[in-house]
Amino acid sequence: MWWHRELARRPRLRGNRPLEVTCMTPPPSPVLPRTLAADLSTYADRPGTPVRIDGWVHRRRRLSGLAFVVIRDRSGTAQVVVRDEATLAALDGLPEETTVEVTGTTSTNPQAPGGVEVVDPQLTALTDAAATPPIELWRPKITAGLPTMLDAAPVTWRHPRQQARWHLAAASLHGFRSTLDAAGFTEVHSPKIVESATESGASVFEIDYFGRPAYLAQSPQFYKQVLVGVFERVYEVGPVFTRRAARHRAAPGGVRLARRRARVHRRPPGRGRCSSCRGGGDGRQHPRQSRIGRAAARHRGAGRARGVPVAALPGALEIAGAPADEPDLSPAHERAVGAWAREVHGSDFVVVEGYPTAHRAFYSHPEPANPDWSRSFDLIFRGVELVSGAQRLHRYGDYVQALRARGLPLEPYAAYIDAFKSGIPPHGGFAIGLERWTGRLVGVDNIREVTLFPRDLHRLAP
RNA sequence: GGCCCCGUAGCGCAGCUGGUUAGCGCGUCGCCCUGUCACGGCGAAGGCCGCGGGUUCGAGUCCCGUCGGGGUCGCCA
Repeated sequence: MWWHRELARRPRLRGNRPLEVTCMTPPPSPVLPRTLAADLSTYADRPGTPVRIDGWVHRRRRLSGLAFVVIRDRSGTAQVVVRDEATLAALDGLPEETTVEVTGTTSTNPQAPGGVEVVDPQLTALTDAAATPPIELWRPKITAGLPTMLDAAPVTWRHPRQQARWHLAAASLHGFRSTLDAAGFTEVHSPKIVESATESGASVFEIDYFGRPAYLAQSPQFYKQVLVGVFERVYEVGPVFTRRAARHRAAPGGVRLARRRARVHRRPPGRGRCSSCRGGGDGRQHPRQSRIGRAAARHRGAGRARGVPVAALPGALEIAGAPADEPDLSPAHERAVGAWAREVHGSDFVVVEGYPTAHRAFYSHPEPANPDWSRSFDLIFRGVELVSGAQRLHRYGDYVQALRARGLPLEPYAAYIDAFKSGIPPHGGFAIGLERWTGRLVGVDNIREVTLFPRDLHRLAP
């Protein structure tokens, strides 16, 4: 039934195709124009109109002399009422999830969901009778466990709730793109196979590239930095490949939205009022030592933030009840800071900024007045780190110095840092994990529930 | 990498200090029900109790190993 139409197949390049835009759509019907299930209610004033609905048999409910067949398409569900003997018998050959074309007549009925249903239908199977799926899709909620859901992913995603989750992801992608496009950003795409793993050097996917070692890209960051030197403002939406050593936290792949822009030399925008400077308890000089922890009670009530509260790291640690010399927030501490933002500021988001330079990657830009601290931030959403970002070094000399300070050799990074000899403007940016965002937004227990086809240590299919 | 929990029918689970034929709900199949919408009623089929070893007269149950799943802490950007 579905046919595959490739658009923009133009570039006939030798070697691999850098980008391909494809789409899938059902063929046009020779008979009646198709009505989407969700649009059936618009026939409330036109009973008796012939209509055609295409979709899946969502659920059959057989009574003695009639049957209700719920048809599901991309828009929702519609009720079809079968009374005729022969069609009733034919329903036995149309189990749930079989694709069918239904032609019938609209009928208004207060007992029908949405007030309009299809009567006197003809049902034509467009595929063979579907096998019984392991997931009971007609239930309001999926009752299967995670492994079952993932094994049956092609069917699991048909569940209306699952579909809604991905629609949310797709809408987020759209919002990200349209916002940045409007701000003068250019969308780019970077190679996913790279020569060396400069980002962390640690957990990467090594692959065989025509007989020599190569790696799956952990991050498009280098290419974005270079392209800031071309477009000033760039962003990319694409997969990243990170390999976590931890047994159960492994989540290679996943979509990240990342942007980078020129001329970021201030701290990230935010409310900022909460990160007022003051001497902290750990004796270190932080450029904006926060008093949030101690003053949390006093901020209560006054802190109905319209924006997002911003906490400097020492203040955030204090809020979380963590030791003042921790270089980062642990997951438990992130939860505590998230709860604080919710309670005190009524915000699901909170920015934590100013991490110790020594504990961020070498390319992080230090505060010029206080190089022990970096111009970096995390955005915490409902207690989990959602966004990580920083201003990055943009001068060649700074890179050399940063690598030397860490005792790292220059040679492996040559290809990376050489680009900064050619006038890359000051810049910074951030990245956000799509699934982490939607997962947290809809409140799933496991991020894989919002990942279309997740990969983990043991899962390579479907 | 440490610690904790779980693998029993297509799906979700129960099965007590070891005991005779391994149960329940949903689904599936059959019969019945003229307005269901998580429809309802009656009946049936469906199991190498993840895998390997051990203890025992006897193991779904106890022990060891292994594979797989989940959680948590650590490591790591």
